[in-house]
Parts: sequence; C-alpha cells; structure tokens
Amino acid sequence: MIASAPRSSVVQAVATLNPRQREAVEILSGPLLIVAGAGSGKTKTLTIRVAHLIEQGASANSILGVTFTNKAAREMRERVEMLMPGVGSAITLTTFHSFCAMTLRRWCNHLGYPHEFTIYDADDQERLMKQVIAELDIDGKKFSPSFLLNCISIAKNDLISPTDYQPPGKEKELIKSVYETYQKNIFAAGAMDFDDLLFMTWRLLSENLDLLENMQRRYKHFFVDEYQDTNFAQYKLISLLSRQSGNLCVVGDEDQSIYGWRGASIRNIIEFEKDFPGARVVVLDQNYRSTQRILDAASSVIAKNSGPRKKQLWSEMKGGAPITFIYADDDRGEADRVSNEIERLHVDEQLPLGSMAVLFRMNSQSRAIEQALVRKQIPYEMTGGTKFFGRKEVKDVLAYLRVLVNPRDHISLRRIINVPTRGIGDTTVSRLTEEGPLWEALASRATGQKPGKLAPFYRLMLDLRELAGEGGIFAVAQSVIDRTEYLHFLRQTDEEKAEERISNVDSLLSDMRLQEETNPEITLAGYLEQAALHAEADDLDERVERVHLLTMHNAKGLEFPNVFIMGLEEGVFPHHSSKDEPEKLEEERRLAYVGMTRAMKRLYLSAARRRMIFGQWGFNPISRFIHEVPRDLFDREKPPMPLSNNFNRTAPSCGDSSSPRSLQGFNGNAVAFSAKSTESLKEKPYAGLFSGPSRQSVTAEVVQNGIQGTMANIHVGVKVFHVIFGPGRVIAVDGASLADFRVHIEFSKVGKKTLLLQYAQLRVINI
DNA sequence: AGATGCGAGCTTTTT
DNA sequence: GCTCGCATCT
Repeated sequence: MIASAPRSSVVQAVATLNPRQREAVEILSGPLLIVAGAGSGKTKTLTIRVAHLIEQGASANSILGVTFTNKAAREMRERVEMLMPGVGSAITLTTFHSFCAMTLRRWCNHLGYPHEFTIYDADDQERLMKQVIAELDIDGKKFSPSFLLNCISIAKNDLISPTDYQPPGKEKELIKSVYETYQKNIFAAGAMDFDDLLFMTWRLLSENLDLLENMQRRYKHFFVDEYQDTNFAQYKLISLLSRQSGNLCVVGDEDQSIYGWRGASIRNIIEFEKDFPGARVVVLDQNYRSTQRILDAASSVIAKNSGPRKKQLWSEMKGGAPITFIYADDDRGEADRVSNEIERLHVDEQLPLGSMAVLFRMNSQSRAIEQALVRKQIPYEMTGGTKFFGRKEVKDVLAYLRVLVNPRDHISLRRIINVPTRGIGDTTVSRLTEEGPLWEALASRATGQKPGKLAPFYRLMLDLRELAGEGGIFAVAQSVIDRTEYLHFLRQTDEEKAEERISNVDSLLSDMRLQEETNPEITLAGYLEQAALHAEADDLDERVERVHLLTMHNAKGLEFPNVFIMGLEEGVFPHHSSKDEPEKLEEERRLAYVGMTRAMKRLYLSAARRRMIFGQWGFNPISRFIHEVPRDLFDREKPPMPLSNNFNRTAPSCGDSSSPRSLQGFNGNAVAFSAKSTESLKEKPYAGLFSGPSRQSVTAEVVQNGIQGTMANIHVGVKVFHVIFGPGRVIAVDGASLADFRVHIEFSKVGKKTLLLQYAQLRVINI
C-alpha cells in the first residue's frame, strides 16, 4: 500500500499501539487516568501521547511531565526525542523534587530563603534533629531522632505547618515544639529537606497568585507517572498547577503502590475520578513483558489483597518456563544455589549475565549473594545500599562546598570545622553557637582579639570562597582537597579504609569534571542540588554485562529476562515489622507483585531454613507469598506445604508490648531442641550461638519439619529457654491443632506468660 | 584534644 | 556479628 502523503512518524507509532493504548493517546484534554499494569507499554504510550499532543498543536514547553526517578525522566526524554527530534529537550520532564527545587531556586526569596539554599538529606536531617533534641533538652531515649523526624515528615507531607500542627498521642506539646524548633533551625541554615521542597513549592504557589499564574501560563499539559506513589503534598501541588487548564493525565497501578511508608497515599489514584470530575479512565491490561505463567503467579499473590482488582493482566506469551523454587538450609546455601543457577544459565544456556537480576527485600541481604558471586568470580553490580553521595568522605568534601555556597548552612559548617582535625573542639564550637549564627560567630571571633585556631580556618574558607566565585566546580573541589590536605587526613585516620576512601574522593572529582565538561555552565549550587536529588537507581545500566543486585523497591519500573527473588521467608519477606498490620502486609504483597512482574522469561523464588540475624540463627517458615502461588506453576521442586494456612491470625501477644521491638518477629517460629546429635550439627556448627552447658547436646530443628517432635518435648515441668524472656518452666499446655498449640510458662524473670508454640522461640534446656 | 573501650542497637524499603 | 556513639582516660 502506498501512502498518499508522507505519513508522520507519530501516525506510524500510533499504528503500533493496541486499542486501549490508542485510546489513551487520543484523549488529549481533561483529566485522564491511565491504569497501567506492569509491563503494559506505559512508557511507550506516554511517549506517543506527548508526540501526539505536539502534533495537535501543543507547544513543547507547555508540557510538564513528572516521573518518579531521574532515570525514568531521562529515558522518557530520550524516547520522545527519538520520535520527535527537538521535542525531548524542550519539554519539562523531571521528578517532583527536581521540579520543586527548580521553581524554588527562582522564587524562594518570597519565602525568605536564599537562592543558594542547601538541600538536606536524611543524614543532615538527623544531625539537625540531634541539635534540636539537645536544644530542647529532650530525653533522647524516649524520643529517637528518627521518630521525631518521621512525625515532622508526616506533617509536611500533609502540608501542615508547625503552627497548625496537632500531634497525635500524648506529649503533644513536646512534639509540636520539636517541629517548631526544627523548622526554625533549618530555615536559619538556609536549607530545606526533601519534604520542604514539596511543601514550600506548594506554599509559594498558593500564596503568590502571580507566580501561580506565571506557571499556569506556561504549562498547559501535565502528566504524572507512578501516580500511586504520590503523597498528599504532590497531589495538591499538581492539582494547583493543572487546575486552570484541567489537562492532567496520571498513570499508575494501585497494585504497585510500595511507598506508603514514605507518606505516599494510595488514595490519590483510587479517588482520582472523585477528585477530578469528568475524568476518563483507560485500563492497560495487556502485558508485553512476561510469560503468562509468571503473570499467573504474580496475580495469584496480589489477589490475596482485599478490595476488587481493576484489571487482570494477560500475555500473548502463553505458558513459559515453570517458576523455580529453591529451598536451602541456610542463607549461605541459598546464595550458593542461586549463584550456581546463575552460572548454569550463563555457561550452559549462554544467557548474558546482564539478563539476570537478584532481588531482595532489604539491602542487608545482599551480602550473602555478593560473597557467593565473588567466590565464583561472577561479575555483579549492586544498585542502592550505601549511596555514593552519602559516604562520609564524599559528604565531607560536599560539606565544604555547601558552606562556600551557603555559609548559613551550620550543619555542614559544623561537620567540617574540625575535619581534618585542626584543634577546634566541641567546647569552642558550643561557645561559638551561643554567640549567634555559626558562620558569623566564626567570622567575628577569627578577626577579633583572640582568634586562636579559628583564624587559619576562617582564612582558608575565605580563600576558597573567592576561588568559588571565579573557578569551575572541579577546580574548587580540587582546591578544597589540596588546601585541607584531606587525603593525608584520610590516610592518617584509618589506614585500612584509606585506599577506598581516597578512591571515592577521586570518583567525586572525576564526576565533577565530567559534569563540567558536559555542562560548562554548571554552578556549585547546581551540582550540589544534583547530588542531593540523585538516586542510586538513576545510574543503573541494564546493558552492562553483570548480574544486577537490587532491592525490589529499586527494581520498580525495570525488567529483566531472568529474575531471582531471595529470602522468601516470614519475617524477611513479608518483613517482620509489617506482619501484624494488615495495611502494611498488603503493601508487602504489592512489593512481591512488583518483584515478580519484573521477570520476563524465568522467575526463581528462594528461601532458607535458617539465617544469621544479629549474630544468631533465625528460623523462619517459608513466606506466605510462596504458598500463595499455585503449586502447579512450580518446577519439580515444590515448596513444602504450609504448616498453617492461617497466617492472618495476629501474632501471640508476648506480654508487655512496650518491650523493645523484639527479635521475636524475625525468628517468628519455634525451634525445637532434642538431645540427639545430628550431622547438620557437625557440618555447620552453631559456633558461639548458644552459649552454656547444653550447647553440645542440642540440635535445632525447624518447626516446618519438626513441630511434631517439639510437641513431644514440651510438656508440663520441662525447663525451657526463651530468647527474650530467659529461662522458665512449662506449667501447662493446650491447643487443639498445631496452629494454636499454646504453652504456659512461668519465667523466672518475667513471670507467667502464654506463648503460641508456632511462634515462640523456645528451646528445651536439658539438665 | 585525641585515643581507647564498651554497650546499645541494628536490618526495612528512599526522593 | 558488626558498627557507631558515648564515656572515660591520657
């Protein structure tokens, strides 16, 4: 067929869409919700929609797109650019936080902030909070910095200022004053935390109509990706911006909402049609990523969540490889078996290492698999974990640069005033703080009667500031390092780590030089902003020839042909802190859904019978998420049947709930000990695990396999030992089934308690 | 001011 | 089991 006119690339692109996707692309005005299941061609649809908008006459710079990560923004920009050269670079496409930072850089003087404001990360926030705690003379044992910061974060996410803040629970006044003092101090530092970026932008635009109108004149078309992970502040902000034009397109999938703990509100996507009357809804449920079998597994798991499912994903790739279950004796064995399989896929099946990803619930799980891969000399790449820009040595150098840009930043100034050590101790600093803002106090003292050791430091900072005014960012950082003899300091303080630290400082310098080459206009403030808003996941390169290691949170939005999910055990995944709260548990399940739907061809789920936690062996039953996958989807190695399918029963109350977040949940299972010695004891000695005279004579058996034996061992009169409550004696037992077998114990330290055998961590003491 | 030693808490997930 | 922060000592 010969086209009568040159068909635009957009028309060609639209032709490749399925009917639903096409519908989404063709709705160009008004509120639109695209429910986009995993792997449903969301990015493609959004990209073509942007191109279509432009073809229909929208100007590129009237489009504002917000994504969750910088990486997603970058990739979408590239794809738009490919489709419509020139447009990719002209549209505004960033993360919420970057967009806010950009807006505030221009106008934050309206709120009394300096244009060079610093962005505080979690570490800076904690330092600031510790100061607040000291200032208000708060009992640090009663209120941890993280608890207080969390209260503040929740308030800010809800756009509540210190004045309007009504803290929950008791000690209201105290928490309120913490928020007030924190905000006073961060403002004095000319700094904003992540939540401030959103809150302040909202304040700025809602309090300054002219600025809002300025924005509304420019932006006419809005889209928000990963809408299920937006918080209240983000929702209000985008509502405000789009209110006038009404052209708001949001894309998301409530089954993939995994950031509730960070303030994200799933209500935003659920209530979209109420919030924006007249909204159109398009559901993308055809999956182009995974085999049907993988989708079946993932769907079965997510189906256990309450509420109706809006969609059922389906794939044209019928069948597919079975899901593989791997069950090992311990975490090391689990890692060995996973790495064996990785090796097999690579060597025998010629699959590239980069096609494989190992996912886990928490970063601490990476250690075992990293060691296993190192032993096999299989190259891997870990994304996340300790962030590059969060490393001490990197933050030290950045702190210098921050002070040069914004001398009011007393958190950074305090950090480096005696790093490298130059004889300015805590006493001196405290005295300075009493005299006023730290930098000003430093200036007046250094130039006054008794400058002492402050003068050379002040002189140094002045010199560097002068340099910062004229030199490029790389040159300034280089001077900071040279003039402070920072590398010498690193070598001196910790010889073992010196090499690595120096290399990190080196990487920082290289990055700065690179940034400067790509963008000669870059300012120090700009670089610091970029560093603050940088996510490790932004750097992930799927094309690299290494096995990818990352958390499921970091895996969001990615796909890999072969996916391994490790640590599918109760207490690990779902994480013990989520087990007792249905809402948190549902979020864990959504996380499992996200993890499983990353896989294109093959999916492996693994678990260990026992793992080392806090230097002790923890025994966890297989995760409920495994049992929620239909057994016939698995390979030959089927997961053992669950002990009890009643996971939703609340955990046994173990006496006073005020006891420190107990280890109980992690171990969450009974461990039975019998007198006979077995091979596993010889093979894997419980070195130093359970001290005491009975050590030689005990064997551990997981309840999974041995609860029957345990029941036989536990009877009235037996002496037992509980990890938390210590020694005690069984005074009664009852319970009709394995699932609710109860043991009444008189503990010598804490008195009488009733425990569910299935969860209690008990061992029989043999005398 | 800096070095040494001990105990508590630690492991969610991150823009 | 490890690491960090704090207290105590030189």
